Amino acid sequence: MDKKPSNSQDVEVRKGPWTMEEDLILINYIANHGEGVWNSLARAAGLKRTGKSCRLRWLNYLRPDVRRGNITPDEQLLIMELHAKYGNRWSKIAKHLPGRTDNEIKNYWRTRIQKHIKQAETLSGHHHHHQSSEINIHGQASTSLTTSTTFMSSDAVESYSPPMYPPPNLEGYPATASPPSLSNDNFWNMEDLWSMQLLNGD
DNA sequence: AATATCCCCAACCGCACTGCA
DNA sequence: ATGCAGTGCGGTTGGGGATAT
Repeated sequence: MDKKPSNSQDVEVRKGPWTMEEDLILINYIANHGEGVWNSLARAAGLKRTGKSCRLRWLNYLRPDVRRGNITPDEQLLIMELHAKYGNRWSKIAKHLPGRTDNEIKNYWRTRIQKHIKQAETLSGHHHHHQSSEINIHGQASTSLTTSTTFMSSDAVESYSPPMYPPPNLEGYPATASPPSLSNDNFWNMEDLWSMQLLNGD
């Protein structure tokens, strides 16, 4: 059925979660060479990843000025206001929130805000005309989100944990960095990775 | 205690756009 | 002019932890 490509140039592109080692390789390469031209960068760095994957990983996670975790109430309010104005223009919204990425804002909106909006709708408005969270994505979104704004700013900041900014951007690895056969013990430890980063001058 | 369900979010996909040869 | 490679964006998903039964 599947003729295996038997291509001498096997590309074997990796997918799925990034490992610590891959992260360090990418960080180190960009530290030495800068970003850009992601496809060739991926090749030059020796990563079995697509350029897109490298770019995404860098922009959303590894970049030094990226902020992750606990959205502050101010940020939440800003997100709601901007979303009311722009709709699902996540990257546009993200430009107003330093350190936040479009992906994180998008996730935040869908998991925390949209859920509450829908919930509130069904609770109060069994027959409401469904303005819902669907914004008309044409230009200004008129007045669709006023209800949600007032709704949220009151007390819906339910389980808000105080902001904990991780000083370095190296943390939060999934612990099992997803080798298919999970052999936790023969994986890299931090010291190996740090020395590896330092050794890799170029 | 075991299992089903929910929920989150990192990373994927397809498509649109841009610039270049 | 047109095809192509690179990039950016938004929607979507799947794996796994958290929570419920």
